[in-house]
Amino acid sequence: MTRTHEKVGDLPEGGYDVPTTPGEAAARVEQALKFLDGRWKLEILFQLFGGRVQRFSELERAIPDVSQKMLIQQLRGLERDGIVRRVVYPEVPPRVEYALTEWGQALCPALDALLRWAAVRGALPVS
Amino acid sequence: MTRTHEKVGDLPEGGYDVPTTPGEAAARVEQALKFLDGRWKLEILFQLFGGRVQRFSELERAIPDVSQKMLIQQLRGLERDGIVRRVVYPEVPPRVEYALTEWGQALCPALDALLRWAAVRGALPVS
DNA sequence: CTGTATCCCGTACGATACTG
DNA sequence: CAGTATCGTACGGGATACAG
Repeated sequence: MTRTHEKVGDLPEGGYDVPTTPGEAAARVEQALKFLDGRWKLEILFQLFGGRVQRFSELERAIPDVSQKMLIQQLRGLERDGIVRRVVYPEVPPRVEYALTEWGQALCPALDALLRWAAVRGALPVS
Repeated sequence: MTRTHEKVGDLPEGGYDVPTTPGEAAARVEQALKFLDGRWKLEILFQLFGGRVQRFSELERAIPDVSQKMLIQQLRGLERDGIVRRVVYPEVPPRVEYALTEWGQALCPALDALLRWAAVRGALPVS
């Protein structure tokens, strides 16, 4: 594994069922964003992108200022939503590893689109 | 139908300056998402996508359950961030129109990417 | 029609202490 | 190492009333 995601962009190339009303479309995007909603979720995701697998303590060190409580809480949320996978090794001392699911990896192109959007701020006429 | 953004995708095709660290990338996406953060902003955006210009009262009617206070508040935020443009006509009775700026229109591909991501939920192996 | 001004409340988050 | 438990607070957002 640890397939980086050079080709993740090609998922259902044919298209997906298109929202019919503005309200419906908004609701779907809102639901998608709800998965990402949380002070530390994006930090976690970017730490895990590219197939990187990390232990709890590694994440804790990689993300300055996050508390144990918050790190766990956000990881639990991501796990419950099927974005992050948690693997426990029955050892002493305990060892737990976190990685993205395939769906989690599929987030990459979407976040990149947001990055691009943010990047053109100011490069466009005031309109 | 309502393929709102057939050709909006071509912005700075060459690429944008790429974040170097996970933390930096996360911070940029967080900032982008902060612009969209607000209970009614996505609803408003989808009402305005495709170049549709709408009056305050039209938006109020188009978005059920939104209060005047919240509608104004969210519109003010979008305006301050350069996503929405507000045009006042000095008439009696007052008339105000809202539309997306070019940058606001440029959001379309990014939101569409999120839509696609949400759409593949379940179509991917549990990993 | 297009807004302002208050009051109120739930909740996400931080700080801190404790545990198998 | 990898969590759990508890308390305190800031803030987004709903309800309502008022105004140019």
